[in-house]
Amino acid sequence: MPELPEVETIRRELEKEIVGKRVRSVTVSDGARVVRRHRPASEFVTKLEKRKVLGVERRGKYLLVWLDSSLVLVVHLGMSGQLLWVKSAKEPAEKHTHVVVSFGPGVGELRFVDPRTFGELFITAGEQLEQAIPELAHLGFDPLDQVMSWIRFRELLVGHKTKLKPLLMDQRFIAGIGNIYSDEILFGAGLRWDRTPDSLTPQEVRRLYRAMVETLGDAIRHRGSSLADEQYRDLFGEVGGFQSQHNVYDREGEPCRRCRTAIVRLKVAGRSSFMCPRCQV
DNA sequence: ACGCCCGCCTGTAAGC
DNA sequence: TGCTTACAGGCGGGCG
Repeated sequence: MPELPEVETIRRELEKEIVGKRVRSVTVSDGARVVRRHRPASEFVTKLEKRKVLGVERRGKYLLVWLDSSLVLVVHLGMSGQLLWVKSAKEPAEKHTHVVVSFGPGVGELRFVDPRTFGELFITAGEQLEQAIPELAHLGFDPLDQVMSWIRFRELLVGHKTKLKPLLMDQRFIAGIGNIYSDEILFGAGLRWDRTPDSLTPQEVRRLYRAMVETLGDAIRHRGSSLADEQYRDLFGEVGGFQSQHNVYDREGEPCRRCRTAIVRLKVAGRSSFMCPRCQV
């Protein structure tokens, strides 16, 4: 489900709600697959209870909730994970609510809901975050936090033989881009998914970099994309608005907004991809 | 190094 | 009205 724009939307909302607040109680339900790095699962509860929230950071698609005692709560939403904030514990729980972090009566609680359980939460020591968590250590640059010149971007591209779409989705190269936004970025840049970095002219590299920054920025301004199943919800359960701005994703057969040619759907590495056969060369 | 396939899960929609 | 299949915003591992 969530890529950088969705995770950043949640981060901004979460920051306003929980920074400065102290965790009162934590409950983890049933099989506890979403806290699989903690065995027993009660270890997760013990570490999180009584902690004060100091800040909320995003790295790629990961959320880092900084806590006192030099601890960090790491959240990854996977395909179907949601973080929901409710004011009262009396609010009926959604199906597949796996973790509830309560900040006390009258304050509110944070709920982690995830039907497919690909998402996860875990707590680790803040000091050796990189050593302990290779996934975070190996993340590539963040396209929004680490602004760079297109010349520098071109230097990073050099030597990669991977085609553009899988490269954009490679979290070790760039952090935060997934299946939706790679397609939207490539349309914005006017580039086919199977172009290689070495084949790009300087102008094309510049277009790719600009399309990446602008597409992700626009998506955040629209609070992310919710597809037909409306599985992506923000912290307050609201759907995003960027899906109506999509140029290609989930628009098979519809006319290209630029040239009216029908948008084509194809399979790339088992995933659906969308492109305009005329605008993308 | 790279590309492709699978498995991990549940829910929904389309196809027969 | 079934039942079966395909597919869904991610990621890691294994294989050729």
